[in-house]
This record gives sequence, structure tokens and C-alpha cells, in this order.
Amino acid sequence: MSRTDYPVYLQLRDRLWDWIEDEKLSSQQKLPSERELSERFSTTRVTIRQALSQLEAEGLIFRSNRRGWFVTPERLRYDPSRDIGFTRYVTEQGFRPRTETLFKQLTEAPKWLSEATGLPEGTPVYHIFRRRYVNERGLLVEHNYINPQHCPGLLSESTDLSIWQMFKEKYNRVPDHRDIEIYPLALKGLEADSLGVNQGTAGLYIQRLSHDQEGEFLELDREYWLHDALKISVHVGGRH
Amino acid sequence: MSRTDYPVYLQLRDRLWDWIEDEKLSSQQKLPSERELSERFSTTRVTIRQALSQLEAEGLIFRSNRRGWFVTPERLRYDPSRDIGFTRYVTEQGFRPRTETLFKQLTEAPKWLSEATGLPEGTPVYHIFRRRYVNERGLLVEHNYINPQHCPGLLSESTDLSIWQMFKEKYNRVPDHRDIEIYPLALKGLEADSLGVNQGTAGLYIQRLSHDQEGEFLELDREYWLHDALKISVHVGGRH
DNA sequence: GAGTGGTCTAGACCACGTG
DNA sequence: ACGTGGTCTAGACCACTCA
Repeated sequence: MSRTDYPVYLQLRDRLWDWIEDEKLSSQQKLPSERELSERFSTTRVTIRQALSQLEAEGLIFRSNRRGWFVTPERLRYDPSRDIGFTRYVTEQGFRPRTETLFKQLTEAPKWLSEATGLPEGTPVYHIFRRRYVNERGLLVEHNYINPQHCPGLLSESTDLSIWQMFKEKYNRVPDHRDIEIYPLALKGLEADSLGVNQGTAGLYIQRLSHDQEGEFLELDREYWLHDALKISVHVGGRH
Repeated sequence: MSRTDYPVYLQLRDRLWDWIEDEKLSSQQKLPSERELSERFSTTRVTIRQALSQLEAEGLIFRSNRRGWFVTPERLRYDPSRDIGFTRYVTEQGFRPRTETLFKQLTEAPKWLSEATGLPEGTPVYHIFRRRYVNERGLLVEHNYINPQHCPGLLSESTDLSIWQMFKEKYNRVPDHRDIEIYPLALKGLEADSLGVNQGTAGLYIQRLSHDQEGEFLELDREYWLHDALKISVHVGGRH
């Protein structure tokens, strides 16, 4: 070979990939145990885990808690510039959505929120923390920070559905423009625990800051996605 | 403790984080060797590497080839919906850009390109492969597939600068609308090698498909970024 | 040529999930 | 209760980088 030797764990990655294809393992199906795999491929657990981590990074398989390795489902297509809501997104693509509200509370705007929104520090804001599933796999957790001036009594509503729908129907508020930020990060602390993944698992962060037509702050949305769960798809320009 | 014991490598992650902050290690500065770190923190290289990998996933440090671990520079802000070009982006933020053309060729549209663009399979297209640096760190590689009908002779031009600028100035073509796709993936093969990172390093994929006002295919752009290199920032809606 | 990071072995113990 | 994945040790060899 002209280059450095192709290391064992990369060979294993390829063989495992082929094996998964050949066996036609379907979405969410469990792989054999690490010990069994390391025997079958005549290597140690450490090396098998390195190969499995590669496939995890590529998004072919994922792990859940201490339960084992599973085949990753197809990515969800997602357009953060639209506001049709998670539930409609998922059902339109033929999957089963579910949302769980982990907590909701009235709190005071901390410094970072004040800096991001222009709201004075200490102003009351609603804070909702939710977990969202597709086909019973938790794909993201989401923090919503909402200006209570525009939706008094929001906390006594059910927050398991679209907040935007509620905004429109109950409070007659529509977002006019958004500032969106997206970048890869590692899932840690509360976010990792809530999704049942290891500390440091690769994730994607999506933040949306929404204002209405008068330029007033409506909502700040911070989403923490599993890295293999979505494919962002946006159309810009032209007449649309 | 109420939860599982806080594992050593997470403690090390935190201590290393603090240490880097305390020492005020600056952007691109090198960390001590793994063996030295494992001695200093009384543990093995394997565990230190686990801690370093955590910090890598979080984007605080990165590795280069076999040269060691370095402190990650600030993320580049990037708006894929605009077309002001890499060079202007970078200089506007006070950094030094550089672009290297790794190859350029006239080829025939393969199946996947034909499916993505609507171009008939086998149609001639320009294919340019470039590497882009910020402050001499390679942050991304990029494949451009360009419809040669709109820019004959492009390959004999220098392609180390903005393709868009050339489109406008030389060929009087302006992109009208784009379809953008973004998702995290693992850098492999050519892309990993060209960026001098290990196989399977976390990356971010950005694809832009551009058409002109008549709906004709102009260009397909596939970018492979280091995961810690950028922060996507888009403004949508409002009057703009 | 010395030292580095990249890879790999052959074990071990533990907390947790599942039956 | 068993087997799992998660963590950790104490080594080793190699290819590569850098002085």
C-alpha cells in the first residue's frame, strides 16, 4: 500500500457496515453485544468499540443508555425558517411524533437572555423545557423562553403541541422575522441526560430568536438535536 | 452522590478545561504531550485521551495530524444564504483567509449529480476541489460542480478567489434562488485527508444548489467543514 | 534520532438494563 | 441474577513529525 496501513478498526468499520447492509438490519434494530462482535471479528472490545464509534460518528448506528447499539433511522428533514411546528413536520414525512413537557416555569431573564433579546435583566419570562420524539426515539430537547406580555396564562395551557399554533390562535401573534444560529456541539449535562445519551455525544444546536412586526421579542428557542437525527433543508431567494 | 460516580475522564475534562483557562492558552497554542498530561494527572494515556476527545467534541481543542493538541480558535460566523464569498466573510471578521485549488477538471455529470440538478447524466460539468484556510488552519474543503454553459473557459481562470464574483463580472450571471442542505457527518476519505484530520472526525456538511432566474442550473456546492470551525447565522423574514 | 500521537492487546471492575 | 455497556489499567509497537 502506498499510504499508511489501513488500521484494523477502519477495516472493522467497513466489514460491520457491509454486515449491517447484508443482514438488512432495519431501523432501530439492535446489534449483537460488543463481546460477541469482538469474538466474531477476532479482536478486543476496545478495537470493536473504536469501529462502532466510527459508525456512530457517520450516523449509521447509535447507542442508547447502556442498552446497546442500534441501527439509525433515516434523518428527519427540517426547515427552521418555517414555523409549521414539529408535529406537522414529522407526520408529513410519515413518522410518529411525540412531545413531552419536562418542566415549565415563570422565571426572571438571566444575563445571557437579556443580551440576546434586548429584554431587561430580571424581566419575567416563561421557560419551557420539552423533549421531542420521532417513532419513540428522543431526537431533541428544547428550551423555549417566551415573552409573557404576549401570552398571559400560557403556562396553564398544555404545551405538548405547537407553541406557534397557540400564539396564532389564542393570542393572535405571528412571528415576523427570525435570527437563526446553527452549530455542532457536544451534548452535556441536562441535555445529554434528558436524551439518554453519554456525556459528550455529538449534537447539533439550533437557536431561533423571533420578533413580531413591531420588532418586539416574542420567543427564543434553543434546540439540542442528536447529530444523526436531522437534515436541515432551507430554500432561499426567488419568489416564494 | 445521588447519580452514578462522576467518571475520571469527565473530571479530567473539567480540570483540563480549567487549566487551559487559567494558563490563558491562546488560540492555536499547543498542549503538553499526552504522556506528560497523563503523568501530571496521575492516570493512563487512554484515559487522558478520552478526556481530550471530550474537549475536542466540545470544540475547545483540536488535533492536527500527529502533531498534537491545540486550542481551537473562535468560530467563524457564516451565512450560506448570502453570496459574498469566503474571502470577504473572513476578512470582515478580522481573520486571514486563504484558498487553495487542489484540482479542477471537466468531467461528465454522474448519476447523483444529474438527480440533484436535473442535468442529463453525462453532460459536461466543471468540477473544482478547493481547500480553504482561516489564519492558516484548514477549515473546509469544497467541491464545486458548475454548469459550463454559463461560463465557458472557467477552468483557465484562477479559481483561488470567489466563483460568484467571476460569475457576476465575467459572465453576468447571478444566482436567483438556492436549495441549502446542512447536516453533521463524519469526515472520511479524501475530505479527511485533505484537511489533515483523522478518519471519522466530526464535520458539518453544507450543500448549496443554485439556479438563475430562468430556473437554469448554475452551480452545486458541497462543503465539508470541521465541526468546530463555524457558527451558521441566518436572518429570515421581515422586509429585507 | 528522540519523542509524538495512533493503534492495539488482554485483562479488570462496576453500575445499570433486562428478563 | 445475569449480561450488558461504561470505564480504567499497564503495558506494547509503529509511523510519523520535528529538531
